[in-house]
Amino acid sequence: MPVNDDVFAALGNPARREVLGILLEGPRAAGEIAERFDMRRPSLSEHLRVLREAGLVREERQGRNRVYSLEAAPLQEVSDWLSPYEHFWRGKLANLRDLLDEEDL
Amino acid sequence: MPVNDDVFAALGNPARREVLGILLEGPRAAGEIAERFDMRRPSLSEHLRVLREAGLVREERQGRNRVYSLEAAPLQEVSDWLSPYEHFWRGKLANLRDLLDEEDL
DNA sequence: TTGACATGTAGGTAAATGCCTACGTATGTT
DNA sequence: AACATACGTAGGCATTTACCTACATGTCAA
Repeated sequence: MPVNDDVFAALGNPARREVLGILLEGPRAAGEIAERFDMRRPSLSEHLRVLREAGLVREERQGRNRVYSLEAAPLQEVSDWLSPYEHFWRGKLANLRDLLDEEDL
Repeated sequence: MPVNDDVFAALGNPARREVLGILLEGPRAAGEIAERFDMRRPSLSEHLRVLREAGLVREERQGRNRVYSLEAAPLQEVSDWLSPYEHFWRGKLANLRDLLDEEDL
């Protein structure tokens, strides 16, 4: 399973994560998204491009608007990548881990 | 709950994700980790610093070695951040790509 | 068709990133 | 003490990032 680097890289930026959060409410035109940011529109446009190339958003042209919508499938990769670590924070495994650590040496 | 930007930023780099994967096997000395990479040791040391500052690894000095171990708790933040998106790739809100993916299974 | 609107692209810049080669600092060994 | 080992830090450098100000392109409206 090659983890898609573009997805993780896209999520590395807080503005881009916020865009995804906005799209959770539903599809939004580029301008509507940009309104919510303290940033010029071309900068937002660039973030949208990164998200698009990571496959995290879809662009649909509607008249002179470009409506973006969430494409959550690549996030499943992130979830999958995360799963082996889940045991490490669930339950009391943090303590158990210390024991395993010593056994390992 | 504010999402910790450092954690997402740390995960944005493939080498750092691989370090976490190595630490899944158990604690490892800095040198042992570095052996697995096609990269000079100081570069790895820098990645370890980023992971440490994100709270994703813990450093313990043992003699002249520095043993790193996984600190998975911050990854729960990532998992929590991910959860609102989960039903987008599982539930009725799934898009066409999701449906195609499920057919593949 | 002319003009306003929505949005991407071009190109510039400062800062961050990721790598490198020295070098410094502990710690262990002889 | 003298040397080797393990590893971080300093500083340099090329590339990428993230922002900006124009500008180009396409669409709707008068």
